[in-house]
Amino acid sequence: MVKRTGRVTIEEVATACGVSRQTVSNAVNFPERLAESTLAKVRAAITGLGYQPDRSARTMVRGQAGQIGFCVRNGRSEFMTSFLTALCVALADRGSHVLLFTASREDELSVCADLLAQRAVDGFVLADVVDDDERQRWLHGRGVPFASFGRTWSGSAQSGPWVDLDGAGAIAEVVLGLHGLGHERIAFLDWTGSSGAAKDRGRGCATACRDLGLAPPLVVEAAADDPAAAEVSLRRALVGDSAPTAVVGATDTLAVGAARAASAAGLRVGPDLAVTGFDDSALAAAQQPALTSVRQPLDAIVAGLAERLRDPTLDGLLVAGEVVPRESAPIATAAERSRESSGAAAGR
Amino acid sequence: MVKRTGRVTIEEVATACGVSRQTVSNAVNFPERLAESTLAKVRAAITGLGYQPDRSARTMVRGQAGQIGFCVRNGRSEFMTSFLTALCVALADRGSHVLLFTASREDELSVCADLLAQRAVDGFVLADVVDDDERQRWLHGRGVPFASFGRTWSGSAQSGPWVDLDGAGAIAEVVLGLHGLGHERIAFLDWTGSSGAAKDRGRGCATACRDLGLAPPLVVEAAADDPAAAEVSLRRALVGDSAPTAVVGATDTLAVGAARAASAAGLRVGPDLAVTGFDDSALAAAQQPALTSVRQPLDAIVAGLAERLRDPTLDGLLVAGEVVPRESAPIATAAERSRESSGAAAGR
DNA sequence: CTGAAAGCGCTTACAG
DNA sequence: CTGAAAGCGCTTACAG
Repeated sequence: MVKRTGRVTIEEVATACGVSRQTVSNAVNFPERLAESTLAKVRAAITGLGYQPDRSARTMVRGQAGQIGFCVRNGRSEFMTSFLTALCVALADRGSHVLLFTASREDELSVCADLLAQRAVDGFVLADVVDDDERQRWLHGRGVPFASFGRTWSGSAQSGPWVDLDGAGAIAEVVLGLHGLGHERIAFLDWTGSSGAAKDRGRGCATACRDLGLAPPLVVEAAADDPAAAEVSLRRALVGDSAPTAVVGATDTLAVGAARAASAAGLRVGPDLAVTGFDDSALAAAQQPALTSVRQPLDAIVAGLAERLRDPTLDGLLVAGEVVPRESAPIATAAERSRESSGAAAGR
Repeated sequence: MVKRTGRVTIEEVATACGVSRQTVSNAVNFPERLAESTLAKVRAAITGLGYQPDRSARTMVRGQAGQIGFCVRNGRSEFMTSFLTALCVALADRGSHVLLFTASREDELSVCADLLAQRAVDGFVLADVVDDDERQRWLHGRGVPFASFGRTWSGSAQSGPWVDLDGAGAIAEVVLGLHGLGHERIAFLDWTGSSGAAKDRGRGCATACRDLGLAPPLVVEAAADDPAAAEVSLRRALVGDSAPTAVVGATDTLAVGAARAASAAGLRVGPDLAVTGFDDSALAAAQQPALTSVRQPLDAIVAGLAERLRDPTLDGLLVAGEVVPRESAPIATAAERSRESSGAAAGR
């Protein structure tokens, strides 16, 4: 006769406060349907017993798992932890949780299909989007809710809603800041085989230089996204009268290499050669001098993703990056510049 | 009359191959109960229709969610991504998934309780264990399955099963390696307010020095776990005839500071002053010269956690760290040492 | 070895 | 505003 489990069911709540289970259900899901006195009575019983609806029972009848799948993959991205944390928060607002799974790039889609077949998730957040992404096509074709973090490049059409950082825009901000510091000869440091996102940053650099009336950036390409490779490639570019005075790295890793090349050439990073990176990694912050970088505004990104999971008809969202000025290039942020210019205007 | 959803139910499979739903259920859960011919027939229908049991329906009737909760929290630990990936793999073996959630340290327990009340998870993997951890006590008291990654220190009793890295053992390995390189004056670099885990590493250093007949390590304490703080504190320790020739850092961050102090003192990191860190972070690898560090063997850790989730009576598990030798202290690994000594034995 | 019955805990129409 | 009925998809005893 003793209950085997400590779980409190809707039935028990109903008995406890002398109403039917349906009324308890209404108290939870449609409180406005109940008379105030009834509602108060039921709610007292609910909190008193610590009742919470069983998720699986709800899922069964509603056909919604209240869970969004996300695939993690090895790799030392410190960014991912913060991203996942932010994603949990953004989804919690709509009562959803993150179901984590892992799979190789090739197997990911079939794991997604399994999760869907088992009704373990309602949809997915996709990261590491590639050109002509088969996950996007597959999910889109079946009407499965999903939102991608990242764009596809090279003109291939993108299925479904997406959110991405405006890399070009952020780098344009950086270049603007460098120009404000007096820099006129700017190099963009990329690497062979870099992603579409890195190329986008390069375009932002070129555009900004043009808009500011500067010469086009000197594009230096390292053999790999690696400090050593970047150092080697940049060293050659640092000699001569027309050598750049500022190096915009496509990644923090490349920027570290740039800083080393500067030191090797007897240049002080910051005063003699400005260096900036991208991603605001711990690496950038721990460098000496610390590297100016660009941070992804996670909250805006995950909020956009959560929104698009709800409404797949929403357009792609480009989120502005946050420039984080440090000693390697103490540029003024957009906020500081506008403050100064308004101050100047007030002084007139 | 058209089905609203693409889901395939057990009923449809049963109809398709002319058996009852119970037989299909048996084919999935107790194949040995079926005649071979029946089994083959049902299986063909299952794969043909792409049937997979609905997880929520299973959860309802079995009372098991097949999900383990894990709380992520902001912080730039690059380690976490790999840990989560490995955890997914380890739990997948027993058909479980990782349900991710986030909460502040104070709220975490109440979120755990909610998840349990909703039967969204069967148990938890706990990280960031603190002394006298209330999560452990609470879960243990209710008989909820959980496994902790990390030990409690300062003598407070630990509830439930745990897995942890043997930090003392790993540092002892490091010291042994340094001794093999000829180092006799060793410093241990810690920081004020460091965790029990860091102190454990310090104990490992002291023990190893004693066992090798060396003088006790010089313990240097930085004001924070920060390269700048470490550099300041160590700089003073680097002067004089009896200055250490090797610095064992309690963390990679501290080791970075040690390397800077060495450079500032005109010492070459590696040849003049050996430096080692802990965690094998990207920071350590990207340093120049690259820093010797200790890696946590994730697969062994998560396997131990998964095992303990199943069987809470298992003892705590101490996992050996993996020493990763790099230029900052090119020590021999345990494997290399045993190879050499056996080679020497063979040559006798 | 196979099948009809009961029930897991909830919600969604539908009567009163 | 409230309650009795049906059903979500599955599995677990229990007969045949």
